[in-house]
Formats: sequence, structure tokens, C-alpha cells
Amino acid sequence: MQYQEAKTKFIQTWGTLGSSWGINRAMSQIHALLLISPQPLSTEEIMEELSMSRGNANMNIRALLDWGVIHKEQKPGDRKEYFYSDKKIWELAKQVVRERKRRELEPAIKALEEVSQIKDSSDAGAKELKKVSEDLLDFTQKVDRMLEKAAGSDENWFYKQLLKMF
Amino acid sequence: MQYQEAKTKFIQTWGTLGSSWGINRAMSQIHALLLISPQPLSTEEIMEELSMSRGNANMNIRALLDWGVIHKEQKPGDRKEYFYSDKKIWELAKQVVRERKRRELEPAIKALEEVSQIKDSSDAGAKELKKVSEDLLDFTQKVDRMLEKAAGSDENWFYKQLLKMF
DNA sequence: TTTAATTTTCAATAAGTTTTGAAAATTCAA
DNA sequence: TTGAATTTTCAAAACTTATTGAAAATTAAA
Repeated sequence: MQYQEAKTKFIQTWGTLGSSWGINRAMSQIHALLLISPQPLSTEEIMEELSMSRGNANMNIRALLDWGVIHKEQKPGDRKEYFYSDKKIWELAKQVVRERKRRELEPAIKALEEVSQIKDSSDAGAKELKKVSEDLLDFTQKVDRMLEKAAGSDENWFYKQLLKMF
Repeated sequence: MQYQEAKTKFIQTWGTLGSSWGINRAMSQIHALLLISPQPLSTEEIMEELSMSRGNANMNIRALLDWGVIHKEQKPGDRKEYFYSDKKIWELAKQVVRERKRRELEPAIKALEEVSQIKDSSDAGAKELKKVSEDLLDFTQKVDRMLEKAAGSDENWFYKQLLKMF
């Protein structure tokens, strides 16, 4: 496979994977592009390379900065902003875990805590709701603690955990 | 919190969480409803309870059956199909992991394998693409093996892993 | 068979999301 | 200051996905 073909495939694969994880295509593609770029890129260059409008590029660059998975730098004597991505996959994974935990898991846990508070009752529906929501809360909290731990650890810790598993 | 309020909140929370994980709202809500229902429900009852059309209910019930997270049963002397969900959260989580692994992770690994095959070159872009895609492939394969292991284990294994982590 | 109950399909429509592009706002060197 | 470069905003348009509801297909009891 030649470079150009591989590059396109990489960006496309990342875009598709992103979509199925609720991250929009433009955002995943910009991230993919920065991930494999040897040097930081300007908005102009991103627009050009991915054939997307200025507005779209700008919006999604902001979102990626907000997620903390890309960063910006200034070049001396140049007013443009240049963007680059963390190349350490482990750091990237940790950041994604932190954000999704905060945005999705924590609100769900909060809601489950309220729901599982429902007072005991003889009604079968209420009983089942209480039981299921308690179980789910328990499981979700365990996953949350696991992710919390992972998001605070280094790559080596992850490899050690893997070894322990097998 | 009263039963009806808690029930609505549970279904809504599940629906929202589902959306941010690429599962559509109707599908998550049907699943939530079956999860907390003490007895199997018919399409009619699901439509009624969630105020959704027959077509929508039917389509998403099929999708949930396809995911293997709900099942159907017949009641003697009744032509309707009744649906119920696995109440074991661990079994549910395993099924979800298996499906997403198969549908999303495995195709991504396949693409990364191809991309990282790109031949060595002095071009900085090609070099970076090769390096990043190799790293990413390695990480993704590790995650894949971890999930493979988890999807084949029982709840107790999961708790033991958690203990080992802390 | 016939018939009524039930499930499935699917074209039309609604709802939601993403993208564009041009105008407005901001920034900073001269 | 001024003005050119750059970034941000946002209404409108394009695109995508979800939902409806009625008609067609299937099922099984009488």
C-alpha cells in the first residue's frame, strides 16, 4: 500500500470508528490527520487536506481542544495557530476515558443513585426497578472505579494488568 | 421518589446513555423497559408504555434480539410474542462487549493492519503514519484481547480483577 | 380452507445533526 | 489608531437517521 492510499484509509477508518462512538466524522478526521502529521497544522491546512469548510474545521478544532486531545502552538512571527495531537496512544486513551467518564458515566451514576433510592414496596414493578437499578448502580460504580484507576496510571501499569489477566 | 417517576427517570437515563454510545433512543428505551419489567411484554404493551409506533417498536425489538440482549417467549394459548431481557447485568455487559468488538473493533484492527504494512520510506509523513498506526494497532490488539478474555469470563473473575487492581 | 390476529415491511415524513460560507468580531503589527 | 490577517459565529442548506402508519405478508385457530 502506498503512502497516500494508507493515509486516506487511516483517516477514513478513524472517522468511521469515531461515528460509532458518537464523535462526529469531521472531528475524528481532524484528529486522525493531526495524529499522523509530523508537524503541527494550521486551520487552513486542515481545511485543504480534508476538503472541509472553515466553519466546520474551526468548530471541530475547538471541540477537540475542549476534549484535551489536541493542543495549539504559535510559531514565532506567524499569527496563525497551529494544532498538534498527542502521539502517545496511552495518553490519548486516558484523556478519552476521563472525558467520557465525566460526561456520560457520572451523570448516569447520579441518576441511578436517585432511582435506586425508591422506597420498598409490595408492587412487583417497584420491586424489580429497585433491584435492577441497585445491581446496575453497583456494576457501574465498579466500572467507574476501574476507569478512574486506569486514567491515573501509566502505560506500564496497563501492561502489568494485562499480564495478570492471562 | 415515587415508582412512576423513578421508572420514567430510569428509562430516560438509559435512553440518553444509549444515544451517546451510538444506540438509538427507541432501542435503549425498549431495553430499559424490559430490564425493569417483572414479566415479559408484548409489542402492544411496549408501544403503549413508550408511546411509539408499531413499526418503530417492531424494528427495534428485532435489533435487540439480533444483539442478543433480549429474548422472546410464547405464552400457551396466546399468539402474541412476549419479550424479556436478561436481568444479569454482567451477562448483558458481556453481550454488549462481544457485539461491539465484532462490529467495530475487529474491522478497525483489520484496517490498521493494512495501513501499518506501508513500506519504510524516508518521507516524514510516511514514517509518522507507520509509527502511529503500529502503536495504535498494538494498543488496540491489547484492548481486544482484554475484552475477549472478559467476554468469556464470569462475574467472579471480574471482581477478582478489580481487587487485584487496587 | 377461511378469517382474524399478529408481525413485518416500507415509502413518506419528521426530527436531528452536520456543513457551508459569508459576515462579524478579534487580534496584532505597523 | 488603522487595516490586514485570522478566528469565530450563525442562519440557511444539505445530509442523515428515526419514526410513523397503513398496506402486505404471515400465522394459526376455527
